[in-house]
Amino acid sequence: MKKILIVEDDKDIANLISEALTSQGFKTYLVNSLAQAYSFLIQSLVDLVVLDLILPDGDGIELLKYLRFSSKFSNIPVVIVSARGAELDRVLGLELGADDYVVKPFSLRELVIRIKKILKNKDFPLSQVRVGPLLLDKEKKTIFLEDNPLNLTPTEYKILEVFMENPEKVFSRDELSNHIWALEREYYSRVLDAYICRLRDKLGEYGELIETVRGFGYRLKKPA
Amino acid sequence: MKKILIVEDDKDIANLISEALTSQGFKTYLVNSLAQAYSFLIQSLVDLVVLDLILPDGDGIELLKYLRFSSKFSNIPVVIVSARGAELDRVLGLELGADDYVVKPFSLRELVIRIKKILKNKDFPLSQVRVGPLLLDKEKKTIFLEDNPLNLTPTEYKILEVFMENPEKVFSRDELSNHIWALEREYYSRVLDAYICRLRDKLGEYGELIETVRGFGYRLKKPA
DNA sequence: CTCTTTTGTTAAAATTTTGTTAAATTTTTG
DNA sequence: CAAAAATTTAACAAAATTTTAACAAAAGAG
Repeated sequence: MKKILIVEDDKDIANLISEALTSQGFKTYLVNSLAQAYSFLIQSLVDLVVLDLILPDGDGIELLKYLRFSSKFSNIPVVIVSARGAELDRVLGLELGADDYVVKPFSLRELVIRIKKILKNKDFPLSQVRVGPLLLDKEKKTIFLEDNPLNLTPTEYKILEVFMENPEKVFSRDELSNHIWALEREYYSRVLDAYICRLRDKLGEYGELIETVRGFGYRLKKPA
Repeated sequence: MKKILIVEDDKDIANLISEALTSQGFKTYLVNSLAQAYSFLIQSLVDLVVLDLILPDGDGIELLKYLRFSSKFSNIPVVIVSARGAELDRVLGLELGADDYVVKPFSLRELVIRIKKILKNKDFPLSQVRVGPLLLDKEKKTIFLEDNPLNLTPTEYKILEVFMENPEKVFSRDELSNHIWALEREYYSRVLDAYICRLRDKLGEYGELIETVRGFGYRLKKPA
């Protein structure tokens, strides 16, 4: 069940939103200030945040910024719900990475539709992804290279999976590590480099599909 | 390059949208009726449709339905742009599978952001900056010169990035150094000059885009 | 024009980053 | 529990980048 955090200081509005979402099968959590939002997020991962901009202890935009610049939370979708409908606000919110911006008064039904749409895009359960000669089959937990299954260890598989879901994107070692191990290492480790080396090996003549971007990290090239 | 079909009978609005999108690197096609839209879509696949609802030969919703129920076109994103802002219309549009619904009058900037956001879900690089013949793609950590990727070292990349984010601005060597190395050097170094030299080299005929402001520092010219 | 200062240019030294591999350690499996 | 597999470490090699430093060229002042 998808978890949604509602950050809204107006009790009535918060309850309305909450009911609308609950009736659609979401689990909701209500907080009414920035401070509460921060502490809630730290201890519990949610799937989406509904964010009011005008809060008793500050501007909701701050929370949006915080989420976007955090490596851990940067991909939690945020829907802004605000009485501030000025173009400047909308543009600012969207540019900072809000996934949608709904101006009050809005219809609950519309809000729910928009939220569903966003979450649907998120976990597009497309079970097969193709990148050049590689084919990722999530059902089978197998990656094929020109129709031959690669013999990968679990971690090797995860790394290549992340790459294939984001072809062309450059991952820093940290970013990649966070995806693979879900925890930050406090010390400097070269495990990842070792894996990249072995992956290239297993990709044989296609080894150079994994490109090192010196000073930044690695990426999976998508052949033209 | 992403192709966008604009279905809009008001010439002025159509042109405005078209310009805004073109300036951001999209290729646009304009049609002013449902009939034209159908025939265009059949012969040419586009990446997204901007759809006005009120058209001379019918309701844009019909086109949306057609696209959604067609197996071939069902995953082309549709953004509705309409003067009909009533909740009923919005909900109907979104429920039929429109990816966004923008009510007139709207800001072009907002429309462009929303469109980019939708296409990004389909793996479109959102973070792009264009200055003259240069294109900075942060996602790919690559700078293109007339569509050819430049082969830059990390520091060269950073310098050009700072320039591209502040075209025309004159940077003193100190200021630039602080941006690049984040620390002040206590002794006088000419590293930066060496980098500028190599950057100009790599920019080839466009080398003089990086201009020396004698006695002050450097800047990146933005051609008219 | 001549001198002085600033900037351009370049090769080589110094440093940093990445590749590679084997062995040590940990985890999983039978 | 033992064997196998997988992960991690650590060390050295290779490659690329950064920095220095020296000289050349250009610009400005008088």
